[in-house]
Amino acid sequence: MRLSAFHLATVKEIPADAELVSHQLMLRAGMLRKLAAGIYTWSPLGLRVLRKVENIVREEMNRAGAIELLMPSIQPRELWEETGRWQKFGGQLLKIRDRKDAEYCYGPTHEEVITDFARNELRSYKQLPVNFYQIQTKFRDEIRPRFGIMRAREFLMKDAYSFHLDEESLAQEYHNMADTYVRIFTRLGLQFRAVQADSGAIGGNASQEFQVLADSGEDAIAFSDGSDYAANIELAEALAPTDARPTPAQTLESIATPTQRAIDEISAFLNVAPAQCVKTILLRGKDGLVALCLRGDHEINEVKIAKLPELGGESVLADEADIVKAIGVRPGFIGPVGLPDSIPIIVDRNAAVVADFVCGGNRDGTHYRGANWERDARVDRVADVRKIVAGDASPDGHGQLQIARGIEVGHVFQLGCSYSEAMGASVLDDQGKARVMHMGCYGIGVSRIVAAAIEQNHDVAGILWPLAMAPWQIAICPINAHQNEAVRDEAARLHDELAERGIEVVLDDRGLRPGAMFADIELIGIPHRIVVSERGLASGNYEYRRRNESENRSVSRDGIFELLS
RNA sequence: CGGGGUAUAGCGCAGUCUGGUAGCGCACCUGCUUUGGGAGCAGGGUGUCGGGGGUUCGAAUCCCUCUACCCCGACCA
Repeated sequence: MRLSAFHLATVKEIPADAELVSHQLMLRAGMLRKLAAGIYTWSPLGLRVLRKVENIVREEMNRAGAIELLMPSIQPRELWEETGRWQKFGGQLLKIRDRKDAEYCYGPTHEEVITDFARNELRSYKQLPVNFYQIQTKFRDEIRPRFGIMRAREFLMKDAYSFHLDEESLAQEYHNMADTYVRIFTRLGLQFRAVQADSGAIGGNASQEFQVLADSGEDAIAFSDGSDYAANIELAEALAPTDARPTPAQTLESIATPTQRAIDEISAFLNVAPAQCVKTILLRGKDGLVALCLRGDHEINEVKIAKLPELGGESVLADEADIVKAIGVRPGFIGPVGLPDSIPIIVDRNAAVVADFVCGGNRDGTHYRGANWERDARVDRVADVRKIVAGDASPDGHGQLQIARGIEVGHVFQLGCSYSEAMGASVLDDQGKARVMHMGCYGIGVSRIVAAAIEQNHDVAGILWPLAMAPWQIAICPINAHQNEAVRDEAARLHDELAERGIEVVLDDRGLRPGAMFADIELIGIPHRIVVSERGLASGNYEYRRRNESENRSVSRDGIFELLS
């Protein structure tokens, strides 16, 4: 490719409304152009990268035995009524009407369409298992699209759906897909983790997210430094401490704390570590108030408390008026000692093994010191209700948990029978009996991967593409070609020779001055660069530089091919 | 949906308070010079000042209204 015949449109200034580095660099490199909120045009340069990702995903899906098809992006309302999702999916579902006033949606996902396809196509257990996939544009009307293509409304997704006679077969394909995802993200040159995920409202059994590690990621993940355990931070279990609770050594003592309410204020005022304090939080459950007691240095985990029977799925912080009405104390002075019996007290596993702790005095302006469970305060239930923190023991018993941020780029999921049952997708088994198929679904955010890769690989000059994603492998930069025929000819000759060998090479024949040319090539992240100059021709070698290096090397012609192979 | 903000040339912005000829930098076009890390000089404006309404002799500027976009939050198979 000659750059003079390509549409390269780089920008020097950082666009005002781009916050993330990946978004800024994609705009500066001219890979993306925004058309509307969360809706983008992929420029020729951007598309080259997107296709790289797409092709690797396709190759590995094919290798794994999945079969590609293509479903429509516009889907009729009737199909979504069958699963109840026309209503349930919520505002993310973009609904449209045709000229006859018939209703459709722009597909945010394709469970309905593929299940319809499967119930019409699949008749016999002999056709199972089967895994269909497509790489196609999705639309989800996000409440707040942001970060460019990272969280766009329209995006490119690989979605696969597998069909099985039984759970064992589904589990097998699920693992096959998880292995395939590991191969895909490894080939793409990304640092990632497979993470246990919430199976969500839809039910189903197993679910794993694939997260690209990046500080700017929107998800927090916990992973072990001693094993391959990793989980969404909301899901990571805080193990029960192995140590028994010490026997009480202090007597219960009420202390005036006129203005000290928050744990750090109390801890500083009484010179007691936050871990030696117990904080009490009142929540409004379905049958009234519920008290949660945590160690002062721990935080509530919303996902975990939503599963407590006492709360019945509701977990709203009680407001101050309710609290004052129920126990006559303002938040900041609540404690487990002497709470009315009508309020269940749920104690976090870690808080439950603290003795002689400081807690609220259940009277405005007072706290207790030397409080102890059982002796002074009731324990109705011990449960895991806190967010894990770095340094906690890994739930699998190996190593300690660390916390990192990640960008979700893939998700594998055992759906079970919810869709096939709702839509009547069954096959005949070897007894001639109809059996509802088991389903799995497996998604990859193809366009998001491009942004995630930049988030993970960039420097001050621009993008540092992993080799597998680079728009070209090597750039040839002639210096002063317009007034030196030998340089011009040699650059063209080298370009043609590399191209003939199937190497993705780009010749910058735009006639720019060297500084501008180098800046562009670095911004768009070409991994290898060859400079062809009068100086170099005289020495018989090329000047070569790898994108992430700052010094030139002198390389012979044969040396180039070795570097690229 | 709640809170905050922005909208002026392709991009980044000033001008708005205090109404009076539409500006700056980059990009772009022409010419000359220049060519190893984003060149210099000279010339060129490509604009519905987001839309609509109002006040005024006169509105980018003041008032009303609508829209779009951005940020924070709630939401998220």
